[in-house]
Order: sequence, then C-alpha cells, then structure tokens
Amino acid sequence: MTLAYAPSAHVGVTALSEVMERLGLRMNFAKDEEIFCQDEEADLTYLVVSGAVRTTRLLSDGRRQVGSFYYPGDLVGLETGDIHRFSAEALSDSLLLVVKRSALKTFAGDEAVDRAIWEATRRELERAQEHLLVLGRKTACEKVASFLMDLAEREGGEPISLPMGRQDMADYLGLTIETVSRMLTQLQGASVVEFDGCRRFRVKRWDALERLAE
Amino acid sequence: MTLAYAPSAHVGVTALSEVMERLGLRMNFAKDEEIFCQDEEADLTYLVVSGAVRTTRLLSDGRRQVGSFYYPGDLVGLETGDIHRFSAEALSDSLLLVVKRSALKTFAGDEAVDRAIWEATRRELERAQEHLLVLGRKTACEKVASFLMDLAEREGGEPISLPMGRQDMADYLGLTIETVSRMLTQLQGASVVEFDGCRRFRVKRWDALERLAE
DNA sequence: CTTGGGCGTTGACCAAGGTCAAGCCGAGCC
DNA sequence: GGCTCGGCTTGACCTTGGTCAACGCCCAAG
Repeated sequence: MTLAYAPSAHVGVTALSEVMERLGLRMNFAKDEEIFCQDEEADLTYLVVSGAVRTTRLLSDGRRQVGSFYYPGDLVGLETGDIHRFSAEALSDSLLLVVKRSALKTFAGDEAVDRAIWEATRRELERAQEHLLVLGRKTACEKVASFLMDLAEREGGEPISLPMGRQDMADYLGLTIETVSRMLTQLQGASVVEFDGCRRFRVKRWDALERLAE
Repeated sequence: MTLAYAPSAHVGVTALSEVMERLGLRMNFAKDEEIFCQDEEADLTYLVVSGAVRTTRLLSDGRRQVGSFYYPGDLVGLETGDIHRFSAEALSDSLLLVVKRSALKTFAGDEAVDRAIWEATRRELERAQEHLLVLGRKTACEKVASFLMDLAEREGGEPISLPMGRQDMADYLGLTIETVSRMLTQLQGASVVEFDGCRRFRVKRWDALERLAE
C-alpha cells in the first residue's frame, strides 16, 4: 500500500467526498491487498475513488462469503459497529480516500455529511436485503442472471466489464466457480448475453435476462 | 387491527420508546395480520411491545424469503428508503407502538433519539450480513443449528420457545419445511437439543450445538 | 518461439436437499 | 369419546448443484 498526501479536485460532488478530501488520506491498494480485516477494530471509513473493492467473510473451514462489491463513489467500512464483521480487499489496483470516523464525527451537525453517511448506510442495508433474497430463494441460473443484470444496470453503457473473477462471483452468489461458469455458458447458449473474453459481455436479450433474473 | 389511544408506562427505558409513547399509537395486530406491505410507501416506524413480527419478501412465483424476526424492544420498518422492500406480519397476536417518521424527525437533534435510530439501523445491517453468510455458505444442518443458537442466546433461560412455525423457519433459512423438520429430528437424535412439542426446546449439549452452527 | 502457471471451461459422477405422497399428532369441536 | 383440520414428520425418489479431474486458453517469463 502506498500513501499520497496531496488531495486534488477529482472525486465527486458530494459534501462527503469534499470533507473526506479535506480530512482524509489518499491510499493506493494493489490488487488483492487487504484494506481492513474481519474482527479488527473499525475506526476508518473509505471512499472508493477508482478501482473496486469486495468485502468478504470467512468461515473457520475456509468457506467464504462475499458480502458486497464497491465501486467509485461508494463508501466502505461503515457497515459495522466497533468491530469489522467483514474483511475488505481491493479487486484491482485501487485508490481510496480514507478518513477516521472520529474526524468525520466532528462534522456531525454538518447536515449534508450526516445525510450522506445515513444514505450510504441505508443503501448498504437495501443491497444486503436484496442479496438475502438472491441467496435464499433463487436458483443458480437466476442468481447469475440477476448478478449480470445488476452489473449492467450499474454501468449503463455496453459492453459491460466484470471487475471480478469467477471465484468472487461464486462466493458472492453462494455457488461454486464451476456452476457459475456453466450458467454463463448456458446464458450465452441461449443468446441472452454474449461474452467477449471472460471479463467483458453485452446483453443481447434484455427481456430474457430480466425474466431469468426473476 | 385495533387501536388503543391510551399510552401507559410499560414499554422500556430507552429515549426512543419514551418518545414513541408520547407521539405514537398503540396498535394490536392479530396473528398473521399484515403490518405493512412490500412496495407500499414507508412512512411509519414500529416498535414491538409484545408478540413478534416477521418481514417477508415474495418472488413473483410465490417463493418467499423471510428477512428477519423482531421481538419486543425491536424497531421494525426503518430498513427501507421510501418504499418498503419487505412486508411485515405479526407472528402471533402482537402489540406495537406506531409513529410517523416525520413526527420522529421533529426530534432529530434530540441526540438520544437519533442515536437510538442509528443503533437500530446498524444492528439491522449486522443481522442482515450475518444472515448472508448463513444463506450463502452453510449447510442445512448448520443453518438450523445456528438458528436455534440465535434463539437460545436471545432468550437466555430455558426452555426456549419458537414463536414461529416450520414454514417461517424454512423461508428464513432458504430451506423447505421438510428439510427443517429432518434437521431438527437429526439434532434431537444426536442429543444436541430436546423438543417438548414442536414449539419448545432446550439445549442439551451447547458445545455440540455451537460446533454445528460453525 | 516455447514454456509454465493461473484462470476458466467442460465432463462424469455424486450427494445434499427438494418433491411428492402418506401418515401422525394435538387441538378444537361436536 | 370420536372427528376433523392444520401443522409436523417420515419415507421414497429425483434434481440441482457440488466434486473431482482433465483440458484449454492466454499471457508473461525465459
């Protein structure tokens, strides 16, 4: 990990990122580098500037659950109380703005900052709840289809790129890499999506994808 | 549903329940009565006084995911933005305190109230994230074992009573009632728990239950 | 150009859990 | 008591997705 002390105008427009620019550090993380660790104390909050982040949780025997993926503009690390319940790692080389929670708290009262943190937490909860439904009640095919839908909706333009590998997708969806791979093949066979290499695709039949995603 | 306008000292000790006592209505819900509905506008917040509540989400073909269970002292209905993403129903005849969000907002600035709402939201998120791990990566037996553990930890004293039926457990854990039933039989066969009727049990071997729950 | 390693795909087989159907049990009712 | 109804359990069988192993592809290093 490397540090860069020079904030520059670049991030975004929200009050929060402005405050974080002022109070925070810029930090670079290499692909797969740990940002924070499950069960360690949580006193930093992170804003993704570029790259992407995953949060993961390990069972004692090594089974892994990916909690969520975070993209530029997303806040990471407020999902917890005093102890991180998930670890976070960079999906690819990433630049994050880091700020102490206690420093942010001095801006409590700054209504815009409060609201931004509140909104981010609310969104986090909504995503988790959506994820519950996917994990609990969808079939492998539906899981993969809804995952691709989500990505496609986030990106807007085609082609859509997958910032994560198959293992991360599998651990996010509660599947194995083999099953993810088979479902992708199947979706492609049905001309629902088309892959150009294994990290890039476009949607050929939105209606079908939507239907499969339930 | 019936209304009762006379607040009485009974609920709890938190600032929030005091405020809700003052601003809110007491409402009784019968078993399985709907408290609020998926996709409807969310402008009320509920505090469970007695009884219990489940939140559920339906897929178009009828598959159901139970999001969470709520017991006396828990806040229901802040899990959302403007639209409820889950429905809520009473597990048994229940008494809730109901208050308009907008009314609560007039207490924004009342630090104790703010903090209580914030804490409740944080807890909600933590529970959802714990639930993700269970749904994504645990086996049927582990799911049921961790469910019983959670209940046992919540209650403290034995015997522990199950306020919900098998279908609710199954929909919470992403299983079928048959599988839940089989796992309960199996746990009983292994002398890990002992059921006295299908809604009441005690833990015979805590170590074993803990180990099975992972 | 060749090699090797990492990641992804495919196939054959297996098992956990789902499905379907029957039976059981306790509670309320006549 | 006997009946009935709903919720729970059990059993036989089947399907989905997991496991294990082989193979392919791409790219970086030599």
